[in-house]
Amino acid sequence: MNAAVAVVVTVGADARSVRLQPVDTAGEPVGVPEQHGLDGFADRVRVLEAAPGPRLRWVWDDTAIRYPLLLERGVRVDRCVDLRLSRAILRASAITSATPFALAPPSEWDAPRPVALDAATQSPRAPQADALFDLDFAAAPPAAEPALSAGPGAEPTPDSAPDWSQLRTGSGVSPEISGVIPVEPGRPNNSARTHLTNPSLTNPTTRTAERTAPALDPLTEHRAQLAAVAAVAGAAPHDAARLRLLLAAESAGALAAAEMRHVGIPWRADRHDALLTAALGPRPTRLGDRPERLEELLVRIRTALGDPAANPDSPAELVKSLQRAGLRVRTTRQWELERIEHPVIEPLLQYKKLSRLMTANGWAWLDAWVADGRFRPVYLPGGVVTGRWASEGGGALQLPHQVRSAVVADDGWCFVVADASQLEPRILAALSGDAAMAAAGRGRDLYDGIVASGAIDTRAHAKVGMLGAMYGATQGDGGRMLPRLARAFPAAVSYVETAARAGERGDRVSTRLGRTSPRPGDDWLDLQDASRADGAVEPLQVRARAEARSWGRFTRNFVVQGTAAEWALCWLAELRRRLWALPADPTDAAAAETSQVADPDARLERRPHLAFFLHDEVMIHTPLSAADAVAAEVREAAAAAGRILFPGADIDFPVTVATVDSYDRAK
DNA sequence: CTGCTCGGCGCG
DNA sequence: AAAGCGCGCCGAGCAG
Repeated sequence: MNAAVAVVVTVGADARSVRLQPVDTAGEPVGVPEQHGLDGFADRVRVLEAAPGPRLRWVWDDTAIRYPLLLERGVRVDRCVDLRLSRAILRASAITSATPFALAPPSEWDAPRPVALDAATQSPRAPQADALFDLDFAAAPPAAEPALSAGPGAEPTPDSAPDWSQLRTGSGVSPEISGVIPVEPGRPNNSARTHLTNPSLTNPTTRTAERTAPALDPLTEHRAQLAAVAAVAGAAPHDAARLRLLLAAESAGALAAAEMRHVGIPWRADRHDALLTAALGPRPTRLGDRPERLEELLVRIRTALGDPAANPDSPAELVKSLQRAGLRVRTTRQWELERIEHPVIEPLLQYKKLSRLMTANGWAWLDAWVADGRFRPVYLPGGVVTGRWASEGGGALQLPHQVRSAVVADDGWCFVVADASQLEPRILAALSGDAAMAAAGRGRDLYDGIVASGAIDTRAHAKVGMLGAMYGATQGDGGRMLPRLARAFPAAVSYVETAARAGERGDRVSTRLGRTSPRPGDDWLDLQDASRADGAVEPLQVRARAEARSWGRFTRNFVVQGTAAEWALCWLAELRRRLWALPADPTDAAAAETSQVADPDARLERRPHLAFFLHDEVMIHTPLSAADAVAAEVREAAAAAGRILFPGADIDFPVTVATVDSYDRAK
């Protein structure tokens, strides 16, 4: 019998009982299942995570729902399989598209994810002691093809595997547990927000299909997912390996997301309030009143327009007011207004700026989202089709620079903030194997390198040219640079051009690790068909052509943005593992040597931890004493991410690192 | 009143 | 300088 490498977690319908079933590399049960209550579950996970030998992988339906149960109890896990996220990838990927798993009709597993658990129940508990973790995410040295120790296929040595014969069997608990995963009590789902999940899950082809009866058994689902990857491993071992890496990285990201929500972003409400007051005036006491500064600006706007009813809060009304005053504007967009000479422009732009600050990140935001000195947004791993994260609530991924001075590290702590320099063009260089572009970026700013190559005259032109190539710009400076870039970097440019043409045909494209773009919608397909039919009128053909190009720009960008997201996930997963391996107190050499089981500071929030992640940027909240070590790990994790994703490709992925006490001081 | 789209703008 | 990707959120305004 194979050894247990993972444990499938099934939560009962009452959300209080948990069944743990050890499984082997094929997902087949080995050993006796256990029954636990939630506290017993957490205790058991703590013990098993601290055991010597390879870490187990916890297999559950949804990290965002299950992991908070552990974090609230002071338990961190090293690795998991997030079945919902993995399923979305496997069902959509071109690599597994011919498997029964991908061809089966949608099930309840494909339903929109329930809203994440409310964190209000998170309460500080006594520090728990005994955890020793060693995430072996992609720990193997790079090989000719992706190093893939991360997948569930990794074989532990039999003698190091956990001895499940020692496990207690659940006594006094019904052995029969419903396979139905309850929808957790979250906020009522009555918001205008309609897609909480990757749109590829809810695209027309699956949305309209009939759903089979619910069968939410994690054990069955896990086995099916492993089988889907195994089915392609024979004919396409490298593709299967990449997919395994993607699943491991996606799941590791889900762990990081839950942990970041758990610990929160340190937020000084007093500083935030002070900056709001400085910009807007004191907080109005009556709801709906404008603050002083906005009121003053409103008077100036109305005076300048000679229109006592002018309303800058309504774009439609404002355009009419401006036109009545003789200004030739079609919209009220900032860049259009900036070009006009008129006394109203200055106060109007200022009004819009301050109004934006107040409505998006003003006092109401502070009341709603900051509690106990922390901002805890909901991160949605895989929330963007390309694989980027989305967020829900508080606009976590759009924090304006204006308010970042309120993000202040705790006393005796600091932030290590790092971002990957020119990530997307470097990703494109690696994806396409463009040696000239790789050379341009080696050991220096990539855009400077492009200028040095003689292809483009200035750094600014190099930047908009590269962005234009990756976004599909046809006009302006971005579009004008394209021929020169194509001459100097033919492999890179033809790579994105090929992706664009695929999209224009309605074909799908894939990232490095196998995340595949959604099919175009039925409307798009119908339009293309109609434009090709006999007697199609020209306006229809023009529209179809425009839509085709638009979808081509999406697929063009998908391969780059999506692969960049994969790099970032690998960076994050590596970093998460490395941070946990740091000694709690780096000045204590003895502690570094001895096991963390005895570490009294085993809680995540008492050690250097990830606090924020933004596409190509991470923020770590760390004790001052560990800041240098953290900065080193950030750089090494970035280098490791490059090796994992592009083994043997000599591409630099430099990161800029800043150690600061508040977020506004980074960059 | 709710539910929805849109314009505008914040982030990468 | 202002078109070229991916998001979330806000208020206004409209339909029901």
